[in-house]
Amino acid sequence: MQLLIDRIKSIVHISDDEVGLIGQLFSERKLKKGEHFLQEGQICRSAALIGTGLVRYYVNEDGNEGTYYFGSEGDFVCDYESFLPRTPSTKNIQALEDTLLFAISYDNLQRLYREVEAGERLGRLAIEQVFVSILQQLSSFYKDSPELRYQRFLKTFAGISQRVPQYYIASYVGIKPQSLSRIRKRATL
Amino acid sequence: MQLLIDRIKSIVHISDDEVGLIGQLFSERKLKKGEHFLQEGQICRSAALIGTGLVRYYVNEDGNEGTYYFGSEGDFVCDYESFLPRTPSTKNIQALEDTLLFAISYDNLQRLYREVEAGERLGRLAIEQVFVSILQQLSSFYKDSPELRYQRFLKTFAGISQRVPQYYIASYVGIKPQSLSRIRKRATL
DNA sequence: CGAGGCCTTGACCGCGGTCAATGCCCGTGG
DNA sequence: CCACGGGCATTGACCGCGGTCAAGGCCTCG
Repeated sequence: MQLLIDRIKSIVHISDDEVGLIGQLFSERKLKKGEHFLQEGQICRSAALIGTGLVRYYVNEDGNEGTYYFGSEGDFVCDYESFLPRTPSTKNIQALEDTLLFAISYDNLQRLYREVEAGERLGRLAIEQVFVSILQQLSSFYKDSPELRYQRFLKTFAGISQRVPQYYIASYVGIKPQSLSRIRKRATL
Repeated sequence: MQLLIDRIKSIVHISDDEVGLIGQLFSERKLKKGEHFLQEGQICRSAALIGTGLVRYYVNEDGNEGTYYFGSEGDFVCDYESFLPRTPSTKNIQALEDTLLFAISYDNLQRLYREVEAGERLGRLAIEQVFVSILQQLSSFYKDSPELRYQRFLKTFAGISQRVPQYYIASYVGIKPQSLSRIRKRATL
């Protein structure tokens, strides 16, 4: 839980009282490797911070998975598209390792916005960070070849690229595992 | 300017005093067709709301343009990636028609966050809206063929698809004008 | 030792890219 | 009023990369 507090303090200032309140609003949640934080069709009912572990976000279209984001220690986890309007999600969030989360429900988050002085500001700054990284990934689809997107993945997720199997990396890059294999081969020549 | 106030009021509640303040913090700005709101290498120094007109966001990689977003009446315009950390942009924002903007500088926006009661909340809700639409577009690259992305464009931008030349639509879809032409032909058979 | 999951490799196919030519619309100037 | 030119959409021919299907190798784990 200290990790959560530290992470929040790295974004905005909060008082000791507010630290206590935040401790009450969040609860711990554990996911085993392979377990889902959110599955297509469900409503995303909480946002969370990753304490330890690793998750991936993906979409599924008739069996074809597209992994569009990885989150690890210190990252926020939420499908805003479902969480905000409380509508069924079109996305999936899955733990790739045993993962410890600090989760907050929608209602408790609204309390945080109201009762913590810098609450709204925290919410704004947190989403701004994620927004920028998603936008970079979107623009990479317009600017970069699959090979460049693979290299970009290695840079962007340098710390976790060893913890992710190739076929998830391939789906992140937007190609099939066979093609990623060929690209890697070409690159080493 | 009334359009700006109405748009803000559709998101959060503001007092009459605050309406006056907001009127001072924003300034009008006009762009001629083809003119740029922001060009690669510049720092994005203001955020804006579109009163009338149409803009496109695009990235440029050795001559190849990728149009990743269109904004029209009532949409906010800003490259957060450059605006927030005040670093040179990698993106371009260009008017496709004569366009009227209500613009606010970085410093004035910070004043708005501080001095308008629901300022932070406004900022959060505004970016949340854009975030969700960008995320839908990103996931479309994973789920959909070029043909489906074209049809998705027609739905998402139904009101403006007639105002945008085909080669910008093609660059939005992520293909060349020739390919879009072939796709359109196939679809009518 | 056998089974299953994952990565790799090969052969073939199809879509989108590229290059080039044509047609169309429209604004401009002789 | 018409001739010209530039910008844009279209079409055709050809190419190459990534998809698909299938097989083989290499782990780990029971």
